[in-house]
Amino acid sequence: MLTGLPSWLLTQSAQHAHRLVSDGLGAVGARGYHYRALTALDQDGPASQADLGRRCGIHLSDLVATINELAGGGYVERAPDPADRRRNVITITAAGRRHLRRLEKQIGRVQDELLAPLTPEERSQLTGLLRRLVEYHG
Amino acid sequence: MLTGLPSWLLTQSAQHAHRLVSDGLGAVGARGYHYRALTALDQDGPASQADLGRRCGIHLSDLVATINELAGGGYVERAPDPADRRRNVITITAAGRRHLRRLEKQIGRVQDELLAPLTPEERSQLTGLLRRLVEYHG
DNA sequence: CGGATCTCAGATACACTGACATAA
DNA sequence: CTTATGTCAGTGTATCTGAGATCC
Repeated sequence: MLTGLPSWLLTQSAQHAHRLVSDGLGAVGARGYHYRALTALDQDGPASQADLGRRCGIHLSDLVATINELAGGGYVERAPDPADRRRNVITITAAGRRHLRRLEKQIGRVQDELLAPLTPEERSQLTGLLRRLVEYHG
Repeated sequence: MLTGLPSWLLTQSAQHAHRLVSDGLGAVGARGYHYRALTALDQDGPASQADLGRRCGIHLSDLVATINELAGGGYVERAPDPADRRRNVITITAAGRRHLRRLEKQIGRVQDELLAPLTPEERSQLTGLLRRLVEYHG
């Protein structure tokens, strides 16, 4: 049965999750990459693009456009690294932090909507199992 | 923390699942749409394209190419429906069933690889929780 | 030189949208 | 006239590949 396959169930629920996240972030003019990059910058401080990409799992090539968009909104600053002229140092701005707070609110709402049918214990069960999967692979 | 979000964990593990499935099916020259369509045809019998699309969750427009590819390999037959001349009746062939067996073997291996870090009880826990999510949404 | 960094162009897979002709 | 069907063309997104230029 197709609908019993773990891989099918995973990709189906991930599709719903992705749609909810996309809609939630889209309502404030953002997308997943913005949230990921801003979160990484907020938590671990300024970084080169290559470093930032490693932190949040965004490809170097995709980070270029992401940083362009975030810099266009004034949410991050891209400055050349004086110590290594190959690098740009990306720093989150005050406006970027305010923006990130908005995104976090949206994301929080989305998690609730996503896990609506599950009890609190089931939710932590699920995240625990998924965490083990993610840690095992990659 | 980004890596604790259910939506992040879901999309991450789904990405691993998708990669494993893609590689497994790609090794025998197939892709996800092929497996889904063949499975639906094998289990529920011949169908029009619209009907088949509803069964396996593939859009009508994408089914056209999928059926073209499967018919090109001799795995399905596309014949006009005498009872309704708008329709094509899609039927899986003997070669299609043999092909499907190969795909199922690949998919089975993939499930094991995907769920490798989990015990049998944890695996059914996970599928149960995911099934509830999928049923709730959509 | 090898290796890292940034940028751009393109490819892929999946999902979706809109338009059209045909036929029920 | 309305609805369903199959086809085609195209959009959008997340991911990844490859090439090139620059610099360590």
